[in-house]
Amino acid sequence: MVINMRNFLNWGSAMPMTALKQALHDQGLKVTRPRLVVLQVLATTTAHLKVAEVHRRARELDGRIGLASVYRTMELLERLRLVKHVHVEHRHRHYARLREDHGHHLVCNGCGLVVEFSDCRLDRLTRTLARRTKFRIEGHCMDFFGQCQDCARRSGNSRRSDGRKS
Amino acid sequence: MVINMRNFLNWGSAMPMTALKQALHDQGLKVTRPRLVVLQVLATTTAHLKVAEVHRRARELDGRIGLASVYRTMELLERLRLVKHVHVEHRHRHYARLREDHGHHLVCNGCGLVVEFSDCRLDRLTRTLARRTKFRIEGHCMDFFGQCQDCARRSGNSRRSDGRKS
DNA sequence: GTAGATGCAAAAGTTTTGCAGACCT
DNA sequence: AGGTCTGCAAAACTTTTGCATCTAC
Repeated sequence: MVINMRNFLNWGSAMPMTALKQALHDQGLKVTRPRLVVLQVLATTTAHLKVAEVHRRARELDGRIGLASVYRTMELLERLRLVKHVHVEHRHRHYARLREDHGHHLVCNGCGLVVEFSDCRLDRLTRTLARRTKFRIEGHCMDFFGQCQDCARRSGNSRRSDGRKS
Repeated sequence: MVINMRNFLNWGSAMPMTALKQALHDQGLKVTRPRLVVLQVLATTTAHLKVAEVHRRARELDGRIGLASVYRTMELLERLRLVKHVHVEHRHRHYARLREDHGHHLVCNGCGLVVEFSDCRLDRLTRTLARRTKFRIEGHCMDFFGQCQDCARRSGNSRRSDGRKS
């Protein structure tokens, strides 16, 4: 019996260590310093961090933590559904805390501004898909792209008139 | 005045070269062999190719094409809205042809099976978002994840009962 | 002829892996 | 004590960049 750890980080900075240890233990996993430090980093931000940034912050808490351990821990946490990786840029893999009100993004192609929103209303679509495909659907990602107000103004309406819309 | 190139690849293997050249020309771009070859590769498949695969296939058509040129061409095509990159794996950037009935994915976390679907019904959400954020929304991506029927059966219900859901 | 593209090779990143030693339980 | 986990360094990959050369216009 394993507790559902998904909401763990939503419980705020007061970490229920007992529950965490229990969960790790139940999976035959060990509670180690790197894992705790990475969790602490994730608990203190709502931003989407690239792995290198998680590592940098983790080092501030414990200078000995290696990059490889961060990668391994992020993978573990993703398996435990504590985080998920999102794709907001080409190059890096970013991780976001997984919350009950999971986040989606509206990304400006011009300046990179990211607006987060959570109300995705995909329940019906999810059910339809599951029924039609016989999949057991466990999650989704959805992001929108476009131009923010400023960039839209700056790049003018010329873009608009060409009929493209992506 | 730039033509809408989005449907270009939908026109089938009979490429409207005139239209393509016109579009490139209008943007001050040149019609070069590497660009044509990459387009040809993309026109002969509906799969989502990673860049290395596009390069491999392009080389079969023209052995001199360099990987860097493929990267540069994919970027160009994405700017022209002929392709978009999708994220089905961690490591690689995959590109998909952009169609009027743009594709979404349902990916099996177990075996990697990808089911494509196009009916996303996001029009209303798109409008709402645009109104609230003042973004000019140009596109979106949406993918679902889960277990296909076989993998769900294979991994059993043990997964289910432990409270985790992925 | 000239601006823009290409191919190559090198550079810059990101992610994974092997392994000896350290650490949880 | 014993199996896991870590840190380090090296390897493996992906993506970008610099530059001389070439090509489309």
